[in-house]
Amino acid sequence: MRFYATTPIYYVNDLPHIGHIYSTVVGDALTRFHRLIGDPTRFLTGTDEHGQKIEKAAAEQNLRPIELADRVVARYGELWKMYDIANDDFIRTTEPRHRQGVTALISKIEAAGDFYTARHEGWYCSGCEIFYTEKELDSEKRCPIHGTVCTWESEENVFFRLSKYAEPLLRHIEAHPGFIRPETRRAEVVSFIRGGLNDLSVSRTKLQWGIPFPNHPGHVVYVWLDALANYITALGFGAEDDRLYREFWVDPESRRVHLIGKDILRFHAVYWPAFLLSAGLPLPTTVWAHGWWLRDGKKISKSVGGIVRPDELAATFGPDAVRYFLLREMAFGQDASFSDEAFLVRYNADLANDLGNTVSRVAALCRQSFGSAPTVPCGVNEIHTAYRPLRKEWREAMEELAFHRALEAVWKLLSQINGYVVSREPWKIRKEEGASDRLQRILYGAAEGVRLAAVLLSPFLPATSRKIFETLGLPPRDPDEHDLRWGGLVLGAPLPESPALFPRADIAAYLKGEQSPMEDKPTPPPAASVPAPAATPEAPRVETTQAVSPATSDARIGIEEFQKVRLVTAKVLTAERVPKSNKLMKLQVDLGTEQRQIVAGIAARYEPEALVGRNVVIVANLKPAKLMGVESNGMVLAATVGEAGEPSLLEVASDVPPGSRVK
RNA sequence: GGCGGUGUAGCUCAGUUGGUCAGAGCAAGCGGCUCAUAUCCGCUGUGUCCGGGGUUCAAAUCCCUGCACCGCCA
Repeated sequence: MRFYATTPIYYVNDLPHIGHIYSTVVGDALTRFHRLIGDPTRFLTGTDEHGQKIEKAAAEQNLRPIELADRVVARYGELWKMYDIANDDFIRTTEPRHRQGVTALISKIEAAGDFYTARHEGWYCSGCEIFYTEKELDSEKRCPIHGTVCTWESEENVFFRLSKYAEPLLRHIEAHPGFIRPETRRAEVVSFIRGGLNDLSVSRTKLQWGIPFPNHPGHVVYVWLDALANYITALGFGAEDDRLYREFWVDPESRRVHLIGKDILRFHAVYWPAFLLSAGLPLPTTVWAHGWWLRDGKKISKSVGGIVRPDELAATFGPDAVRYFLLREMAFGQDASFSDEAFLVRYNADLANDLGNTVSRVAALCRQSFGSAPTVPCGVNEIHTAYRPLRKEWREAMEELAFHRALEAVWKLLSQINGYVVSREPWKIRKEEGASDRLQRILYGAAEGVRLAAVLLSPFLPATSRKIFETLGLPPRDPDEHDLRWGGLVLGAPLPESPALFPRADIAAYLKGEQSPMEDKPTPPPAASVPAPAATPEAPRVETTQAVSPATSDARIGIEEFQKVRLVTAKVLTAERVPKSNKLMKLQVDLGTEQRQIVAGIAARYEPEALVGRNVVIVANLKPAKLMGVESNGMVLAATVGEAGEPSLLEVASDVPPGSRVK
C-alpha cells in the first residue's frame, strides 16, 4: 500500500517552535514506520511563503519577501536535519512547480463553473487576511484573534461556490468514518457544515506577494487556496511529469494523510476537500488533527521547570530524547503538557534506565562472556514468545497513529528482556560454566530482543536505533521489514565499547541550575502571534517558545519584575543530607514567622553541622517542589563558583533577625 | 446562547457491547540481585471511579440532573 503523509506547510514569518517540531516529528515517525513495514512511502513538509504578512515583515527588515523566506527556510532546514527528519520532499509555495500546479487547480475549478466575481465589503483584518462580520468584532472593530483594529475594505473578488459543497461534504464524511480524526473533530466539522457554508472569497487585490489569479489581472490567489494545494503540487500535479501524483494521490490504493494542528481543521476538512471535489480530484484519506502542547502553570512551578525549551533540551539530551518525549507523552489527538520536569522524569525513567541500561547491560554481558556477540542462536525462549504479540500491538497502534501505545509495546519488550536476564542470572552461569552453549543461547535471546527493540524503535528514535545496532555489532542503518523477524543478530560479531545511550540526568541539579531565559510576555510579539495559514497560530494557551531565539540572559528587567521575588533571611535549624544524593541537603529553616523545609543543592560543599545556626537568604515565594522525592518550600541562595558550579552560601550578619526582607 | 467533549489512585492516564473493572506507568514503602547508566527483579497501599437521583439481579460503564474544566459554532 502506498502511503503519503504531509505536515502543514509552515508560515515563514514565524520562527520554528515546538508545534512545528511536533507535527514534523509525528510525520517523520509515521512515515518511517511505513517504510519499515515495506510500504512505498512519501513524506512531505514545506513552507508557506505568500501573503500580506510576509510582504510586510520583509519590508520592515528592508528585505524582499523572497529573501526573508530564504532565511527562515534555512532555519527549518537546520532544524529538520538536527531532528533526523527524513522528508522526501520540501515544497515552497514560491517555487515554479507550485505556482504551475495552483494555476492548474484553479483552471479545473473554473471549468467546473465554481468561480464567480462579486464585490466584497467588510471589516478586514490584515493579520488574518480575512473579512469579519460586524458581529464577530467588538465595539472598536478589533479582530478577535489579533486584537488589532480592522479596516473597512471593499474590493472586487473572485468567489468560490463553497455553499454548493455542503451536502457533498457531509455525504463524504458520512461515508468515510476515517476521513476526519479524531472523532471529536469530525463532530465539530459536521456541526460547522450543518450551520451553513458561505461562499469563499479566493482572490485578493490588496497585495502583490502571491500567485497571480489566472484571468484576473491585479488579483492574487487567496493564501489558503494557494497553500493547501501544496499537498498535490509537490507530487507534480499540473506538471508534465505527474507520476508521483498519480501514484500517491490518484491511485485508489494509496493512503493520503494530512497531519495538522487542530487550529487549522476547518481549512483542511472543509475548504480543501471542497476545492478538490470541485476540481474532480480525489480527496485525502484522512485529515488527522492533533492537539497542542500546553504548559500547566498551576501544577508546575515556572522556576522549577515550566519552561519549554526544546532547543536546549535537544542540545543537552539529544534530539531523540525530545522526539521520544513528544511522541510518548502526548496521546495523539489530545493536548499535553510540556515541562522540563516531565521531560526529565521520562528521560531518566524510560530512556536512561529502561532503554539505555538494558542495552548496555546485555552488551556488557556478551562482551564479558564471549568478547563478542553470542555464537550460538536460540529460537525458544520467553523473549521470542513475547515478541510476536508485542510486535502486533506495536503495529496496530501505529496504524491508528497511537504513538504512545506503540512505544508502550516496545517498553514491554524491554521489560521482558530484563525479567529474562534476572531469571537466568547469566553472570552466575558464566562463573560456573564459562562461555557454555547454555550461556550463549541465553544471551542470544537477550541480545536478539534488544535488536528487535531497536528495530521497533527506529521510527521514533532513528539515531538511537542505529547506535543500538552498532552496539550489537551490526551495521548502523535504518532497518527494513526483514529486520522485524527473529534471528537477525550476527553470530560472533565484535562488540565495540559504546558510551551510554542516555546518561542519567541529575534532575534536581538540572532544575535547580535552571534560570528562566524567558521573560513573561503578556502579549507575544506580533510576528509570533499571527495565526499563520498552514502554520500553527499562537492561541493564548499554546506554548510557543521560540526555539531558535538567542539567549536572553542579558535582558534587563524592571524593578517590578524583581519585586515579584520575595527574598528573606532565614536561620538554619537543622540540616541533613538527602539519602542517595550527593548534592542535596534537607534543611529546616526559621523565617521568623514560620518554619519551613527547604532542599538545597549544597551538600557537595557543606557539612550539615556547619550549616546549623547559620543565617542564609532564601526565596520565600517559590512554589513548592519535590527534589529526589523530598518536598522543598523555597530556595537557598548561593553563589555558583567556577566551572564545577560549586555553591558558596550568601553571608548574612548574625544579628539580622530571621524573616528580614532582602531587597 | 447552540452543539460536543472531559471529570477514575499523589501525578499522567487505560477501562470495548453494564456482570473479577476498580487497572497500568511514574512517584512512595519493603524485600531481592549485583551483569548493567545507584541500574534491574519481586511484593505493597490509599481510590465516595466529580456530586445527586433513576433504570437493573448487577453501573465507572445506560438515563436524568447539578457542578467544574475544555473545544467548536454563534
